[in-house]
Amino acid sequence: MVQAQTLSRNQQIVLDIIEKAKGPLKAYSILFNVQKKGINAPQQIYRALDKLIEMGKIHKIESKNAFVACRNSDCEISKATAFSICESCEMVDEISDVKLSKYLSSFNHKKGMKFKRFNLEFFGICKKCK
Amino acid sequence: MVQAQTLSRNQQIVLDIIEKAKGPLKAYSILFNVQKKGINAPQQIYRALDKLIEMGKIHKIESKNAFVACRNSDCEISKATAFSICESCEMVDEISDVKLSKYLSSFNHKKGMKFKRFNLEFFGICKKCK
DNA sequence: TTAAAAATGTTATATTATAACAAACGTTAC
DNA sequence: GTAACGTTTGTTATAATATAACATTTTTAA
Ligand SMILES: [Zn+2]
Ligand SMILES: [Zn+2]
Ligand SMILES: [Zn+2]
Ligand SMILES: [Zn+2]
Repeated sequence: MVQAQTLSRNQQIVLDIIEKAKGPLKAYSILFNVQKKGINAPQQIYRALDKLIEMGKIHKIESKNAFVACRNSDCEISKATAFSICESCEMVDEISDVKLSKYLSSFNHKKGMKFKRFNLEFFGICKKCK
Repeated sequence: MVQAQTLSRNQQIVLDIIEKAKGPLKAYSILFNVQKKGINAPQQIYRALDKLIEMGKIHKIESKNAFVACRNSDCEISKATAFSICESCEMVDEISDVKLSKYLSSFNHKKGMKFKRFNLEFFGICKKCK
């Protein structure tokens, strides 16, 4: 079941770290950062990550095995995600584009599959790195 | 440098297995399948996979850490990939839709990033599983 | 208040991927 | 031919990512 508002202690700790970060964070880097707070095992991180993803508070960047905070309040619980990723500095930016989102949400594959969710990752070189 | 036609021995072995498979294959499952052919180490698999991806012969399904053969002759060396993925049977189908591809290829994020590549993964339940 | 659900703590292990180095192979240039 | 170069291969070791399993505690709600 997906909670609406309340975060558990570990979930809040993990979310705080991800939200403060400037870029995507990896699970074990989160772990190292919270050992002072009494979290010692990967399981504790991965469980918090799973719940935070379910709640739409964070997203996983699949091509990087890393996690970012959701910046879109309207990002309906991770059903439709899009990111731009810089191949030079590793920066990740969540794309919030209504037209794009509508276009993809209404896209249905010919072979008869009705989609429930999508994830789109764009790659390039960001403005800073150019 | 990306080779045009010729595949090395290991590359051919790995490609054959992926092409014969009905669904996406994981690296270590490929490894177990080729040990009779004298390939013994993960490195040998991962090196072949890397080259095959560079050549556009296969694609990595990022959300599954698995690999599929490219079915589109026109899939310009993995610069623009889209897949439909069944969450029930794990089936993966490469989407070849010119309009979609054009739409996404011409999509540029507002913040000034010019994209070189994208990967899109749709999730749902396939016809068979419904 | 008690039963169920969710979250935690912990140890161990599975899975995915890369580092590092030496040897063999295949071109091409001379 | 053979030297020089880039690519592929073989191999051992290890790093990085993720889950299994089980006991306990906390929270929620009937
Ligand atoms: Zn979001
Ligand atoms: Zn950058
Ligand atoms: Zn393709
Ligand atoms: Zn299916």
